[in-house]
Amino acid sequence: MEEHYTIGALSRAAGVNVETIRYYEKIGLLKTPLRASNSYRYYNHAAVQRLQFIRRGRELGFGIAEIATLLELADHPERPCCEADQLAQTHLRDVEQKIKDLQAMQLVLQQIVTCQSDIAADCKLIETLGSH
Amino acid sequence: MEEHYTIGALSRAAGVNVETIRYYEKIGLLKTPLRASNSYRYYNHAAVQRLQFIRRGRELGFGIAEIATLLELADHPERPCCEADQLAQTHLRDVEQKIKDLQAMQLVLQQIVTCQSDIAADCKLIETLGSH
DNA sequence: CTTGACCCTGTAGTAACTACAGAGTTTATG
DNA sequence: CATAAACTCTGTAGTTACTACAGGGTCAAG
Repeated sequence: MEEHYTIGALSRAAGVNVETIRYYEKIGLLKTPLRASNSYRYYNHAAVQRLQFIRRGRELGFGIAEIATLLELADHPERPCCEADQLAQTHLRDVEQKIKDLQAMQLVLQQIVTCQSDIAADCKLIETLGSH
Repeated sequence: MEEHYTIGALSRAAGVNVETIRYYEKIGLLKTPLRASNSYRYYNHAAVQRLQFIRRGRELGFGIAEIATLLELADHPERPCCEADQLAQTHLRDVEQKIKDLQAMQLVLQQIVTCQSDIAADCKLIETLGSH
């Protein structure tokens, strides 16, 4: 059970690339790992889980600061989770707003893309952007 | 009709902030304007239109490089606009992909947000991120 | 013993701005 | 007319979350 990982093994296990792991360490999202005599980083299974937690958070669109808060909470299961709820709700609203913004773009772009003209003079896209 | 604008007036007229205008000039998206004797930039109405074109492009989610291409085309109405069509189509696909990604996040977040527990130990968000 | 696959640190680049600092200029007000 | 607010200038650094080297050291296989 006493598995340990080099940074490359951790990378594969958690699905996060090596440079990113070092970056997370630098910004304090991952605590500094043990070092072997050759100064290589060595990680344990807990690090894999922590990194997977981070990756899943990122996949849901949470920012680094938000994930740091969530990790803190995960480390202290006795604390109230209203902060996590708050984060999730705010983030959901952000996501929904982004979807709306993108759908508005989509609508305009769909109208433009039907353009069949040959020259820029009557290209719908150019016309749309240049209209007063 | 011979209106001229300081950078602040241009900013208000086009809805793009002053720092951004100077930034666009630096990266070559706007050509260097005339200068008054006090070294203040002075713009004409064409600059307003050009900047509005850029703003609309950005609002549709186009990148700076893409907008540079579109401006080139707008300046040469005799050229074929297949490049603009191509840009619009590619960009539309990107937007649609982003919408899909965000909708996937939305779905997961909506399930999480229904969480009614009091402590982090059984918070759905933390649980979701930490599940093996 | 050498080749290739790792690992290290540190710096710079990405996108598209935004935010100063520190200075000069112009305009409005008393 | 003085002065203060509002504007302009240049130049640099910060933002987000990484990614991409450069220039080295280390380790395992053949």
